[in-house]
Amino acid sequence: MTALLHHFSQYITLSDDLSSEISNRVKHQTFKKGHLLHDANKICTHSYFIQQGLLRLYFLKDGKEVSEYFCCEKEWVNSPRSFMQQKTDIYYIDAIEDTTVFSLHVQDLVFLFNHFPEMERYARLSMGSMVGHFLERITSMRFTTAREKYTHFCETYHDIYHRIPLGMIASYLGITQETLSRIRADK
Amino acid sequence: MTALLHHFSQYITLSDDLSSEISNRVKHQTFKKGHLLHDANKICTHSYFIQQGLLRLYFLKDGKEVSEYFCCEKEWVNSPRSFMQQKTDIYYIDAIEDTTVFSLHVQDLVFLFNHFPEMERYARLSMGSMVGHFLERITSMRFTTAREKYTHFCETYHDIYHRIPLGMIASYLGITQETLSRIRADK
DNA sequence: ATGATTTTTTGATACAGATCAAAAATTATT
DNA sequence: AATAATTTTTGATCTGTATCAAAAAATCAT
Repeated sequence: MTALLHHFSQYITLSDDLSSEISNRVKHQTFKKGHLLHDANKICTHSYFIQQGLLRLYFLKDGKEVSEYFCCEKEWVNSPRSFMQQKTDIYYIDAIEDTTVFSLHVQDLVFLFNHFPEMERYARLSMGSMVGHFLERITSMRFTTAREKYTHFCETYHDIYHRIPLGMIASYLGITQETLSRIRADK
Repeated sequence: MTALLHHFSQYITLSDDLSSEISNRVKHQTFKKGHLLHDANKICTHSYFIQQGLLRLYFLKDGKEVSEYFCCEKEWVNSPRSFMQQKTDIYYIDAIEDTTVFSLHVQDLVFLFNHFPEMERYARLSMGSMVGHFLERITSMRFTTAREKYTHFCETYHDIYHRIPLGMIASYLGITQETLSRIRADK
């Protein structure tokens, strides 16, 4: 719980009232490696704050899994458009490792937004950094070789890239497993 | 002005007070085609809401311009990370057409955030749709041919793609001008 | 532990799109 | 309107990465 409240406090000052409302609404859960936390055919009703572990957002293209991104400790995960707009979307979420999370139901989040304006600010600020990450990613995807993409990936995900299977990284980068394997091989 | 207030009202209910505070703080400006609205060497202090025209966010890679995205009527433009975090970033903003905007200074926006919680909500919601767009773009950039990228671009930017020079579209898509020219040529 | 899956590596070949070069067309400037 | 500058098109060639195939290695399940 400490980790979660500390996360909020990096963006806003947490009143005791808000702290306890968050604590009371959040649920501690553990998922085993390989577990499907969210299915593309459903509407995403929960957001997960990772305490320990590694989760993945992915979708299917031509029957094959394409990893959209990876989330580790101290980050929120959900199916963004599905969670925000309460409609279905293409993304699945699964666990790359055994993972423990604090999960928050969308209705509880709506309650927090409606009663604590600072939560709106928190969401604005944290979404801002999300936008920043996406921008950097889009930039690094164009006019770069497969090797440059991989190098950039390892820099950006320095502390987790070795925890993710090669095939998942390849699809994240938009290259084939074979190519990534060859890149890793030489030098 | 109507267009701007109407834009806000799609996300939040505008009180008369907030409406007039926005109106008083916004400045109407016109820029000629080719004008540089923001320079990468400076900190972005203004956000521009386009009334009429077309603006572009771009950066330089190996001395060549790479278009990051295009913004047209009823959209806000700024250098995202520079504006949000008040630091320098790689992006320039210029005008593809003669363009009229309502410009808002970052300090005025901060004022609005501090005095009107609903503005925080507006920002959260509009950033949410931004995230959605970026996600779709990242998805459509991987494992797609140059032709598929262009087709997707024309669908997404249906009403403006014919107003943007070929070379700018090519760099936006991460393909060369020559390739895009050939794609347009056949069929 | 042992066999079965799954993942990663290695090899051979093919092709989409890059690069280099230059002509044609369009747009801007005097 | 004429000239200059820029943008787009066309052509020829080259290359990085995909694809197809199969072996090797790692991981999982009984």
